[in-house]
Amino acid sequence: MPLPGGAAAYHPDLAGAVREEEAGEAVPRWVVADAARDYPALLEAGARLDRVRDLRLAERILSRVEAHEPPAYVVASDPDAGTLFEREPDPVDGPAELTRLQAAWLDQRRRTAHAAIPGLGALLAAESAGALVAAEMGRTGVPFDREVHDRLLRDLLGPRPSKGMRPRRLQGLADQVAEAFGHQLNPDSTKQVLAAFHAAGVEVKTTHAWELHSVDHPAVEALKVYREHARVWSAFGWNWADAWVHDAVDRGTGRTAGRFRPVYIVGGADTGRWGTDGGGALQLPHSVREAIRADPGWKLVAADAAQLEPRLLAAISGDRAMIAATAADDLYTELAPSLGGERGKAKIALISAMYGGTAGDARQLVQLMRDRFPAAFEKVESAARTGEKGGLVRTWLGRTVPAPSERWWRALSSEEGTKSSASRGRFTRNFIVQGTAAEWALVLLALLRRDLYERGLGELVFFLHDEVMVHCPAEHAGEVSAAIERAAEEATRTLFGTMPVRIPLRPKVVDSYAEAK
DNA sequence: CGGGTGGGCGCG
DNA sequence: AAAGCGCGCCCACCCG
Repeated sequence: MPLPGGAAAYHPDLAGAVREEEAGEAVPRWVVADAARDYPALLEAGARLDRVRDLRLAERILSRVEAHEPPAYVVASDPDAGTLFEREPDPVDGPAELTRLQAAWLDQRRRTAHAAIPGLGALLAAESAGALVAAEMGRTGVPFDREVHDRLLRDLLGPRPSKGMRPRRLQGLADQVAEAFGHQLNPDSTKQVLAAFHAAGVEVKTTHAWELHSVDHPAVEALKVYREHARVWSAFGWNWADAWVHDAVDRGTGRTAGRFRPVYIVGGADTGRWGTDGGGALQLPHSVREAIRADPGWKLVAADAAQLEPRLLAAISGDRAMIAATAADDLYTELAPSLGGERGKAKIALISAMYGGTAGDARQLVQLMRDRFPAAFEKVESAARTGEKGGLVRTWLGRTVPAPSERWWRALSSEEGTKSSASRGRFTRNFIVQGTAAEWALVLLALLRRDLYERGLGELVFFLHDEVMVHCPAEHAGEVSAAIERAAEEATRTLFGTMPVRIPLRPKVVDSYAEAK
C-alpha cells in the first residue's frame, strides 16, 4: 500500500477500497512502506488495517540481523537471487512506487528465510502490528481531564503565571534556595549552584540529588523540592497541556473530552522498546497521573507485568529452577530464600545480574545468582562477554544489537578501550533481556488489539514498556480484564510454547491512572 | 542568534 | 559519580 496521497493518482478512493478488502472473506496482509507515515490518513478516513508488513521497520531489523555476514543479495550461489522477479505475483500496472514496494517485500521475504532465525518472522509481524497499535493509540489518545490537571498544578505550583514568570510557589522555593546560600542565584543553573556549594565549603563534584543526599546544608532540601516542582511545571505543566492535550467530541453525548495524544516511535530504542517524539508519554510523572481519567460511565483498565525482565531471563536461559519460581506472583519474594534472604536483596541480585552491577552488595549477590541459578547467570554473562569482544547478540525472536561502530573498534586498542568494552558488555548483557521483554510486549499488544476490536470491548489507549491501558465502557471492564490476562498468557505461549514459564499481567479497573499500581 | 552538548531527572 | 540497562525533555551553557 503506497502512501495515501500519492495513491489517489491511481486509486480514487484508497480508504474505501481498503475498507472493502478488510470486510471481505480473506483478510489481507497489507504491505506498507511506512505505517507511521501512511496509516494515520487511512485511519482518519475510517479505514482500519488488520494485518500489515511494515517495510521500513522490517528493514531495520533485517539489516541488523545481517550485520554479521555479507548481505544475502550479493551471495552469488543464492538460488533465489536470480528468480526474485520471476516469483513476483501478477505484474502491476501502477506507479513505479508499487513495483518498488513489491520488490522490497519479496527481497525481505527471501532475506528472512535466509537468516534462518526461527523467531524472525514472528518478530517482523509483531513489530508491524506495533506500528498499527502506535498509530491507533496516537489517534485515540489517553482520556485526560484538563481541570484535574490544572488543580494538581495549582496545588503544587500556585496559579498559572504570566509568560516569563515562575509560578508563585516555585518562586518561593527558588527564594528559599537563595536564602539558604545567603545570596541570589538561579537554581536552574548547575554552574551557579555548584559555585554556591563550594563557597559554603561543601566540596561536591556534581549537584546530583544522590550526591547531595549526604550533604548537610539547608539549601539541599529546598533545591530538591525546587527541582521536582520545576520539572512538573516545565515538562508537564500548562504549556505541555496546551501542546499535547486536545479536545475530542465524546461519542453519544456530544460533550468534549480531553485527550492526551502523544506520538509513539515504534522500536525507538535499539532494544525494540518504543520511544516518543514529543509529549513525554513515557515519562509521565506520578504526580500528574490523576489527570488521566476515564470518561463518565467508562473505566480504565490498567495492567502491568510484574518483574517482566527476570521472568524472561528465566525463559530465555531455560534455567529450570528460575522457571519454576515464575509460578509465584512476586518473583523477588519467591527467590529471596535463595538470594540473600530478603526480597530487597533478591531484587538487587537479579537486577545487578541483568544490568552488570558490581557495587555495594551487588557483587556478592550476583555470586549467589551464579551459584543458585547457573543457567540464568551464564546467559547474561555470555551475552556480556560476546559484547565486550565486539560480537553481536540477539533477543529470543532475533532482534540483533547494532554492530559496534568503527570508532568503537578503534578505541578498543587504546586506553579508553577497557571502558568502552565493559560498557558495550553491559549493553549486550541487558539487551537480550530488555529486548525480549519488548517483543513479548509487542506480541501481547498485537493479540490484545485484535481481541478488543473483534469483540468491541474497548480501545487501547496507552502502552509503557510493560504496562497497557484500555479505555472501555464500565460494563465491559471485567471482560477487558480477562482479555488482558488471556493475551498475556497467549503471548507467553507464542514465544515459549509449552515451557512452564509464567508471565502474568495484572489488570486493575480504575477511574484514574493514579489509582493503578 | 541558533544549534549542539551536558547536567539533571522523569519514566520503565 | 551512581555501582548498573534503556529512553525523552528541559535548562543552561558554549561555540560558531
